[in-house]
Amino acid sequence: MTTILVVDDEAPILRALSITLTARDYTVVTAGNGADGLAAMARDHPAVVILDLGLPDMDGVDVIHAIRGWSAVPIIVLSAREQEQQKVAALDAGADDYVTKPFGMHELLARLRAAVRRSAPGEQEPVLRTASFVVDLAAKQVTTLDDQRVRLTPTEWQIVETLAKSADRLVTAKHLLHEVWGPSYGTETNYLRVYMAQLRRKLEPDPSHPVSLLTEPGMGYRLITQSGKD
Amino acid sequence: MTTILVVDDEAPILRALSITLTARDYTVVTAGNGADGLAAMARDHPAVVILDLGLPDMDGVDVIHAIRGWSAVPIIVLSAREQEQQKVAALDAGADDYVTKPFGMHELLARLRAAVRRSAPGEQEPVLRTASFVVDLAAKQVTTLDDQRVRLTPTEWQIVETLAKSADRLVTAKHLLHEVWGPSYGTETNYLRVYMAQLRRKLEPDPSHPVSLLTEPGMGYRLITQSGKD
DNA sequence: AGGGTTCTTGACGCTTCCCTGACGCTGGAG
DNA sequence: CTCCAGCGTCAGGGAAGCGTCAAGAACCCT
Repeated sequence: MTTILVVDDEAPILRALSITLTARDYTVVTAGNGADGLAAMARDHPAVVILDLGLPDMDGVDVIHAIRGWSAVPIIVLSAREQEQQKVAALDAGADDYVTKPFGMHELLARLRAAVRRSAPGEQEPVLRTASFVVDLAAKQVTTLDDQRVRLTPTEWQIVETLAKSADRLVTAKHLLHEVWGPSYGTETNYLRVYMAQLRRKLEPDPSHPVSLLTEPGMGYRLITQSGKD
Repeated sequence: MTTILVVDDEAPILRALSITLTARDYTVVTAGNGADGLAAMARDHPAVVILDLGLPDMDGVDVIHAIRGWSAVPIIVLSAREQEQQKVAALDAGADDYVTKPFGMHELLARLRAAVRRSAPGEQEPVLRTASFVVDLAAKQVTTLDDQRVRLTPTEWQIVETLAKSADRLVTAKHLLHEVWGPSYGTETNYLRVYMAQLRRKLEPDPSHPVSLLTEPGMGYRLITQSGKD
């Protein structure tokens, strides 16, 4: 979950941002002055800071300096002041971006996304872990637990992909045949039996006692994932 | 020396920026349209790109996409258009900042310093290492492990580039043909067979047993990088 | 216009993959 | 107990995909 720290002394803005950002699935932490902001900064570790320059207790530029003393978190400055000098001072103090009030909410969100994107370069791919192998849907690749690549034929991969897209849920034989062989297939369950056997031989430690590619008699098949823990 | 690439079609702005930036001890490279900009991008390796959206030959957002295909260089967008939608599109395409014309020179310089500061610590070039060769996407060249430059034909390079942009991920034959030969191609897999063989002859120690340019039978090809393991 | 490079195209074995039928096993119903 | 439907397993034939070679066409630089 991405945490955003918003430091502003104007309650309406704080509320508006809080609602909008929460609706976008960010976790929002707020502070009404510079001291509280720095405290929140240390307590939670936000991915981005949105900072108003016009704080009651301390100068915004000093807040930036304080944060930059020990953190490289992206800082987006929010300010009513239009003076160029102000922008230059904030940016040179270590801010990453500067938005002038009144601002468009969509623009702020876009700049926020840009900041988050920069700070998190290592994009996590959607990978599924089972008890005996790992499915990487983006790379179209299956590996064993010790990172050995497993060679799958096109049909084998399509079956794994279809099962993985409905991980832990039952996939009927008819749906599987539709996805892999086309809409005109639906009763050729013998195809599935052959390919499931091949997949188990390639992926399961003990193919005759599968733990990840299960058969649901009379219904279909199910891919069992491992949610994080052993 | 910090190199800045400025892409703009208005000569006065180009000249003003060039003078100001040179006076600040930056090395300045200029381009008058999108195609020249991308060429300069590959030739010199600018630390920051300043990009005008209103280019004569191609849409600015497409230029951003093209750069982001292989480089994480900071991009500051310059535009006369004030519309919020435009800003959001550019930022979401991968731009780092957005400045509206007319702009204050001091503000632009400050935003430039912020961009350089950000990119300075993680100074990673877009270079991919495989078990048998090295691909430098910025320099558009391939070297063997003992720094021998390898001569590639234009088509050969485009194939390597396309595979490298999706390093370790499967690239389907159709996608490869679309990228290299154009959207009207998609079934001419024999082209690929010929060129993959040539590339393997040039790049693989044992062309008949490739370890970096792998074939995924029935699906496509995959370029294997040397990440952390073995 | 010439020589060299690059791209395209066709043909040929070889490998791999997909389909198919036969057989054994299991568990539940009659 | 017998029967049977559904599932797992095995192996072989046909078809499709892949690697390789070579030669003609198109292109580029002097």
